[in-house]
Amino acid sequence: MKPPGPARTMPPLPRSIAHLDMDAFFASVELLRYPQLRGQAVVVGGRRATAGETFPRLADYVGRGVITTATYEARAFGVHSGMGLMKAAQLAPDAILLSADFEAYRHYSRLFKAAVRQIAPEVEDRGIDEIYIDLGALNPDGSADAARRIAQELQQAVTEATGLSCSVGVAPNKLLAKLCSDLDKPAGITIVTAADLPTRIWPLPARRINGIGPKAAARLEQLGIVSIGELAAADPAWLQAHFGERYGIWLHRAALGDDERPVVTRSEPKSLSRETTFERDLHPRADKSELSASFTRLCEQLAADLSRKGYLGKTIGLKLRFDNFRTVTRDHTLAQPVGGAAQIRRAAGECLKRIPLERRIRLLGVRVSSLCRPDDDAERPPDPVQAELFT
DNA sequence: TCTGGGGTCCTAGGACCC
DNA sequence: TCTGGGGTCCTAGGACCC
Repeated sequence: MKPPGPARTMPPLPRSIAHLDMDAFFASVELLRYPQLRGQAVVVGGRRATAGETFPRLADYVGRGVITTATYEARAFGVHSGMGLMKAAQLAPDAILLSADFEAYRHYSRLFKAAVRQIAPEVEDRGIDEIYIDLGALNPDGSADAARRIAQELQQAVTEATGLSCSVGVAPNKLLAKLCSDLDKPAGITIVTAADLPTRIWPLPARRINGIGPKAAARLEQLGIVSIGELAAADPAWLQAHFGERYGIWLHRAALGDDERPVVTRSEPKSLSRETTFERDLHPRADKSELSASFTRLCEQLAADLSRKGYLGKTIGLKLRFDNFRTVTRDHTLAQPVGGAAQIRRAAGECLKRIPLERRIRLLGVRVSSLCRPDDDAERPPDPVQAELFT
């Protein structure tokens, strides 16, 4: 029996969680390199182009790329990330188009995260340009004044380290922190407490909640729910009937600003993958050699990724997207984990045999999951009893 | 002229075992 | 002959996020 202690009887302390989001990150890194473009509509996207004398205009782009990031000046034309570049060119033909340089973005990503960790070490990585930070130790009583001071300190540290601006939201949990880091962009600080929910959060569209995407938002709207407040007022059982047991209850709790997820400071990847969209749709037979070369290259890249990160994988997956945008996947689980390009290629080839190829192919991808570290138990001799049975 | 590339998580059905 | 239920692993697809 454990002795009864204060931890068992006291209510949990309110948490203080920050979400820090870099402002128009990729585009802002490009502006560090090309300060003469400051104030202009600039979009980042597409494949590496040949460097020319002048900056290419969006109107001159030909291809299948999408916008990765747009400056706020470009967004004023109605373009946004994820939009096809050809479509964006209609809205903002004179915008400058720069191809993405992930090497540079990763460099600035490391810089800003290191700067934050100097101040607050409990950091959860959420991709290249955003993080959650547990301010618990720095702000034990969750005071709004202290939160604002820490947020200012974080912003200043990030700017000193990178020359870039970021926006910060501070709230009692990750869901609300994420929501409010977006409320005053760029370079904003937004502090939200549970008491602010009705006035500051409930009027917002439900779509702003991280986890409500285009499909769920459209379905909610069909059902007469647009704002977060309307979602909070909905009957949980009714939501479950329309969205499923788990997602229905999650929707309701999210609208009430209820989120207990911890800040996760370390995690292991579950899968690694490589994929490519061809510049033109390839015919399974007529373009066989081109397809085959791409396939091999993807497997080699993936094997290199695995080796660099120190993983093997037991399940190999193949992904195809046809010219009509239909996507199919096939998985193949091996008896032993593998990491070599030829082994991956062989297993993915088995997957490919199970897909009827009746249309041109737009995209080809290879994935490795069920990851383990090579020294886990791969090299260990088989269990003697088992070995005896099979010899 | 639509729609990138890298991920995570969830669901649902079937196989197989106890 | 059929009936029961739980647990795990595998597979395929889809929503969502950065």
